[in-house]
Amino acid sequence: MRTLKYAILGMLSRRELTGYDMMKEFDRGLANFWYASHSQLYPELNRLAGEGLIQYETSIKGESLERKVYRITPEGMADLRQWLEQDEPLPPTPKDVFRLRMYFGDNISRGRLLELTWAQLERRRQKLAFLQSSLDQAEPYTGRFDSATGDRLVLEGAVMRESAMVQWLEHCIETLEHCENKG
Amino acid sequence: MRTLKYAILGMLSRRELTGYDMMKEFDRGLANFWYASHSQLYPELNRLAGEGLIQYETSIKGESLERKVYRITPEGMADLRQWLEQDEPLPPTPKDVFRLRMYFGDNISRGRLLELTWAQLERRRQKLAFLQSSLDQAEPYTGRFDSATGDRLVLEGAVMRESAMVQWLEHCIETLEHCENKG
DNA sequence: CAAAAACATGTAAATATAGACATATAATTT
DNA sequence: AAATTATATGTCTATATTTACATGTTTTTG
Repeated sequence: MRTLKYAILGMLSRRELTGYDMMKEFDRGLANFWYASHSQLYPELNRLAGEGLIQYETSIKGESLERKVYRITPEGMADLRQWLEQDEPLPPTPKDVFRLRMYFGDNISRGRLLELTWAQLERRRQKLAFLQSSLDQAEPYTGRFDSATGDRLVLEGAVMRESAMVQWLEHCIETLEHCENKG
Repeated sequence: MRTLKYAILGMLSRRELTGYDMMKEFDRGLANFWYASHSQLYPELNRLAGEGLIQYETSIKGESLERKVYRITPEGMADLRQWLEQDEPLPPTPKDVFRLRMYFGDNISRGRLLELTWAQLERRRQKLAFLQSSLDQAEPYTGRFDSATGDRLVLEGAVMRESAMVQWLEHCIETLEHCENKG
């Protein structure tokens, strides 16, 4: 389905970026819904340039460090808009390794499963705190419909998703603590 | 990381199954956290059998329809338990195509984005209703720690996850409806 | 000023996943 | 009785993704 293509076109619809910049975006703006490694990104950038959806100009930083600054072409914008307008059925349920462990958790001791769940909860709480503080520092809604609207909606969605995860883990601990030691 | 391996070992820790049975499990018990196509499953079953973690006996259904009934070996159980006990760092954030569309949504009209969000919300509400009714019909907790505990915890987690998604989509609609038509 | 971290871009190999191709029997429905 | 759906197991090809390999410059920190 080439979703990475649209993640790239989307980023470039906002501003010019190098591949390296895009990698940073995967850790920042896009971190709550997409990611790719640089070994996947660079070939895709070359492909999109070959398709005429993006263009680049090489710029020199310092003495000799070459970097390619990409921008989206009109064809790229048209392709992006066309894709954004598509209505699609629900995707498959996201895979979740911890839920897999919980589902088959009665194969290990209840005590060990509780330990694993507490450890997971601690990490999720930290992530939630980070997301919440990002949201607290984010621009409030202006009443305009622009890229900041998407920024904030996705961040709010990440907080809600992570809150649900924390609540579920708390519920798991509560439930497991009320079980007999082995069935 | 071979997670499919552990999904298979987990299923076989509960009962004997054919490959075809496992495919049905991907639509039922495991649907809320894992999935694989049969073209991925059958080679993995052969590999696990070759590794001695599972065994099968061929049984004939009707006149001549051959099926392989798999069961887990003691080595397989040991491997599964060892894996289940592992504590792991948080996985990368799950990818989400609809959030990608929302993030870059200001490239299309606010009206179209609202339509897409309503369509998504309708499907998510249906899925939530299905999950909720599954939970209503599921076995209640017995106080024992057994496979039904995992069944129920994962189902409750799915309801919580899907509720959060519905609430987020409702929030997106609310927010988008209060925006000016274009920024 | 030396070391470390950040900047910058690639390729190669292995694994994971999806979708198409391929075949055959058994049970159910019309 | 014929058609359809469910049972049952595989392979092949393409795509997606991860991890390792590979290299060099610039900036910041100690």
